Amino acid sequence: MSAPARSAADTSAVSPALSKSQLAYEWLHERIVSGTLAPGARLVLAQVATELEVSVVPVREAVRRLEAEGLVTFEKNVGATVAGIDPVEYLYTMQTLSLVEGAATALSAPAVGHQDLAAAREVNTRMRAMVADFPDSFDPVQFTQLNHDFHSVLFEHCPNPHILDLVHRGWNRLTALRGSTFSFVPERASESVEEHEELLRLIESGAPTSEIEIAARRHRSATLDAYLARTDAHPNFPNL
Amino acid sequence: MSAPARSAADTSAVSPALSKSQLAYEWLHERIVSGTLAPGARLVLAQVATELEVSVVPVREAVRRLEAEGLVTFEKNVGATVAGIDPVEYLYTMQTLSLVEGAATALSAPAVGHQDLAAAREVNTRMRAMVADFPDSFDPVQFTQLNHDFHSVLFEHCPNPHILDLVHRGWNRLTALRGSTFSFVPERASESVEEHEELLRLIESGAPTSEIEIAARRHRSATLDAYLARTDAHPNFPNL
DNA sequence: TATACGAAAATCGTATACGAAGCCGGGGAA
DNA sequence: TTCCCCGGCTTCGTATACGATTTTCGTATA
Repeated sequence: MSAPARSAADTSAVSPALSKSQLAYEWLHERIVSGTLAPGARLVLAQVATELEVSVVPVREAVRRLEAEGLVTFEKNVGATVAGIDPVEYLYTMQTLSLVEGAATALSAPAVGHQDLAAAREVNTRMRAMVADFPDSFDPVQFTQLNHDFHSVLFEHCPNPHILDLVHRGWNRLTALRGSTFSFVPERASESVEEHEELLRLIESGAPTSEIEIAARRHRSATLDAYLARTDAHPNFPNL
Repeated sequence: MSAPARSAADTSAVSPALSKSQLAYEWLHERIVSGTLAPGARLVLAQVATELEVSVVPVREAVRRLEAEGLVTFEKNVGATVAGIDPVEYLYTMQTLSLVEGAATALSAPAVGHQDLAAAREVNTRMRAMVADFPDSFDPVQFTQLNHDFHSVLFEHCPNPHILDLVHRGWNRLTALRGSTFSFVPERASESVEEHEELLRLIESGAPTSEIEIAARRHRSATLDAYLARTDAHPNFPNL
């Protein structure tokens, strides 16, 4: 348990702490979520292994982890590909996120302080500015990024790590298939900004947990509904 | 996709369909959930590999999957052990399950038919019988099993596979650390049976989704609260 | 007796190697 | 021309091997 002072410049002492499989996981994860690896891109184990200068075994392990998170699909004897945009999958993911994010936001609320609220307001102001000159300089990807920043502040204090992890997974999944909702339904952006204000008011005023949960859930459900209304892909999908 | 009639005794034709890693996963999963491998039991990769007559690589992969589900813990350069009963973990798991099971039950409700309800009632009757001669022939493990059967009927029709999967994981986790709640708080059993009746009434009468969700969630939350009240481990854990 | 040290054993992490299963393209027959 | 079959190529799945790390246990010393 001793903590021998690790010299600050000693990078070679840091890397062995990370297993190669972990390295491969983070490398791939970052590239998928950031969009460097587009949905549908083929992941050849040997290829990735060569690029990372490791063997295929750790890569394989990393890919399986990503598969468990829904970021890649892995078919036996065929190979792995970055998970694509399946409308039904999108729908399931949004609904699940609506559920867990609502809960995380509610559980997080008591721990959200003034600084957090201020930070969130600041972000929302930027979002409002983007909406203002819609559709000229409206960039769905950047808007989605801000949206993520905003909600992060509100759910990150969730004391239940399981729920928080589920929220992260949901966001990752949506971010990976970017051009998520605000690409499909840009009109939703302006409504979203207003609902953010409402959400902030609720949290600031110390509203009951249940109310915050409902508001946060509705906020996301509404986005999903807007998507469903536009695509009319699954007109009567049961929602919460 | 053709389904050539596989002769019942031809085991050699079945195994090639299952990858060894899948085999190892199922083997371990079954043993953990069924309690054959008790919490805290050490899982030595080479040992398991020998027993299953495969190499360590597939076993390793299986163990990592189980780790992702929370059924085993896997420490770098140390090894894997069957996940044990950490009170805090129990608490997190119960809360998460309360959330996802509530949603799954609500989403499932419209698809629950007369036969399902009858089956659930039958199970609950057996549970009531066990409670009747409490504490004489009351077996927490068996009661938990019936409890699982009961709820299965009510959430298995959930149309969202993500949520359903989360429910399964939660149950597996609780089942693995058996002697779950009803061992700690056996008094809760009788209340539970009554709440089951209430839940059945709601579903049968076609109550709104939101009501069913709240009822199902409360049902589990109440169990958690009873546990917390008895153990006073975390008196003011924020709950939903 | 208790503690500190060190070597041996156990176990993991990864590399390499090879067999197996799917995909692709050429050649022959209808 | 079109279809089908077969051979080679690609990629995965698993076995085996070996270095790295941790744990354990015996031994010496205060």
